[in-house]
Amino acid sequence: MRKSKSPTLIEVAKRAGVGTTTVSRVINGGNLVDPATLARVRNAIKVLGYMPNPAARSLKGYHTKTIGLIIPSIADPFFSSCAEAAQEIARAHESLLFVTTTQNDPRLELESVKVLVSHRVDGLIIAPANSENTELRATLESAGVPAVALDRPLLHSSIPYVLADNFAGANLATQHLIGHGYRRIACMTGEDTLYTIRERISGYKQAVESAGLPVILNTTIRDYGSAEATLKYMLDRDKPDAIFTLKNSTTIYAFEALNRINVSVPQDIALLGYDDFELADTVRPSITVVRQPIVEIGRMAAEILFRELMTRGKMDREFEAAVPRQVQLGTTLVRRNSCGCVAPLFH
Amino acid sequence: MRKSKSPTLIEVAKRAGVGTTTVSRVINGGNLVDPATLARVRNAIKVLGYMPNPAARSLKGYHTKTIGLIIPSIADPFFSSCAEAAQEIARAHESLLFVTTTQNDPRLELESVKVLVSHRVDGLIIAPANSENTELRATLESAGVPAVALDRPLLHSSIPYVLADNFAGANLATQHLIGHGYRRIACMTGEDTLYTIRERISGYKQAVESAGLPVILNTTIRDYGSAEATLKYMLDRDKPDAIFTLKNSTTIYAFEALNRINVSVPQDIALLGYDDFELADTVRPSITVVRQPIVEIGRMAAEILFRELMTRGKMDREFEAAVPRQVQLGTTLVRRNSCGCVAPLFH
DNA sequence: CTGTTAGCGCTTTCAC
DNA sequence: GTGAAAGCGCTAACAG
Repeated sequence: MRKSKSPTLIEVAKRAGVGTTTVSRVINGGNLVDPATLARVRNAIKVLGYMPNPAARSLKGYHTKTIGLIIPSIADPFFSSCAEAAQEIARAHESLLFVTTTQNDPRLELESVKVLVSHRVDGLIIAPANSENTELRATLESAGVPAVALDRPLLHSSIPYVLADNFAGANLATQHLIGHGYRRIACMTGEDTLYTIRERISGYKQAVESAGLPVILNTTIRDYGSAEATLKYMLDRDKPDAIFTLKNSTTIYAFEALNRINVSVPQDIALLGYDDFELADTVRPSITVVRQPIVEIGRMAAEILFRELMTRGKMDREFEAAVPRQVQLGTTLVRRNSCGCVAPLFH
Repeated sequence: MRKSKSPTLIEVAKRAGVGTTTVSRVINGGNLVDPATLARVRNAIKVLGYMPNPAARSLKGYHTKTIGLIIPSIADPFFSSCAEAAQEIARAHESLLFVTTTQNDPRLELESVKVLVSHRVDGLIIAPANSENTELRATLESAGVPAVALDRPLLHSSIPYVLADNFAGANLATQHLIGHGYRRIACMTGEDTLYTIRERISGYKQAVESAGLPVILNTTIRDYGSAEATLKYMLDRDKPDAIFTLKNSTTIYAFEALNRINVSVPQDIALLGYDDFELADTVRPSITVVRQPIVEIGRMAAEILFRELMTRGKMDREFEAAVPRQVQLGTTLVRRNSCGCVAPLFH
């Protein structure tokens, strides 16, 4: 038990009375090996409880069977679901998943990339804090590690990405509100430096503007307090008849604040949020939201990465075109009560 | 860009005109090295963009600077928060975190342990699907990898654990309900094979029994449907005046079902749930819950692991007693409206 | 089919 | 202070 050095390939070879090559072949699929020898070696492996040392393998220039996932936070439901999906795919490819978080801080992000690269991960899945980050792009490219961007693209690079169509999602949602007859649709959010939020803002703007309606936008929501303050201010000055919140937490803050200041939804003001959440259907009124294909995003990002990994070197990019590289997934408008729609009786 | 081999220590040595020993010393803290040489080497490292190859290092018998986290699911808010906390601690110790999921399936769990061990992780944090799992215990012990159990202990083993006091949490919550004057307190949950759930059930039972009240227990809640059916059945037969739900999803299902079948909370029936969630405070009525110190659990588990890692070998278990090994953290009863308490006006 | 052997990049005695 | 050299466990020619 103490410092129990695990057995090495050489010991297995001795035990089985064969050379190291043979053992190596056995643990790598067992081709080109005499069935009898194969059985003998396999037995020795079992008896000794031998497990190949990945460090030695990767030293020989092999893959490490590990990939890295770099996300803002694991505690965020969106990214944890992505992570879960990615982990599933990784497992299917017998790979392990390193998870690191960035808090959307470019410094931590770059640092994560470097650490992961230095650990020789086979590939990287990353949700860039800043889609324009030149340094990140450069680091990734010079490292030569296959990478795919998640939720947010890494612009001006050849890195594949998988994301939701934020513009369309927000655009359609706004149009839905317009269809309800609302004329003064306010948009609230925080973190407007993020690619996704920006896209959603554009989608909102495009919709209201092309309908000849005013743009009422506030991007300063950080917490419950700022949400309530902003709401009061807006109610007073802009007199919105509908509110479109661009992110989960903002939706919740707004809902809570509306409740607190006795504004009834949707009678006084309609509410529509970006991103679904479990209780959106349970609270009263239930909240209409734009739902993103979260699991799909995580799954596809991982799949693209592994497909990339498998074609690397193999057919020297000949069939590269066969692998989708820029994926933009659609969103769904889940109609519930808060926008003024009558909800179905059951789910 | 193609197969851009990263620079090696030898190249750094040549570039700096020194031997490999010196470079090695520099990247390991730079002690015993002449300041001038040190600067020269550091410069060469910077120029070349050199990063030590962890594979080569770990081949020399060193640690791998990686730890593994084995949890039922990353998408579960409880475990994702633990994971986030653990990842933070890992980062502080310059280690990377492998995350794998088990779905509470002992087979997947064992497999995860094996894979992680074969990857030579320095340590393991694990939430055992089954606290009695002999095979898991044996594997962990024979592998000789330091491990710490999270949220659920691994019984009959010397493996440290960090968990919440589920018995006390449920016990106090039930007593709170009793204090409100409820006499027929029903307890609902699913997954009653889990250690945590069992403890909570015991806590509930102990409280009602010692108050001379009936045990009304249903452990078959799997989804909204079963929650609603069970509720109707109970309402009809057991006529409970309060409901204590032992896990997050059950709480939500019960709340939703109660709503749907027009039972008002807390007037007709009180509701109290185990585990807090963001909207528990926002829904009407707001839901009284037992809150667990989630982040603390993840953080402490990781800290214990690293402390273990650091003392290993060093002082040959002399001061081992200084490291806490069995940690049971307290829970908090968050009083809101659903139990009959009057909620404070603001948070 | 199978054994021998030369490293992969790094740490670490052991000399100088 | 610093360098030379011996491996750590494994794979991949290259012979047989």
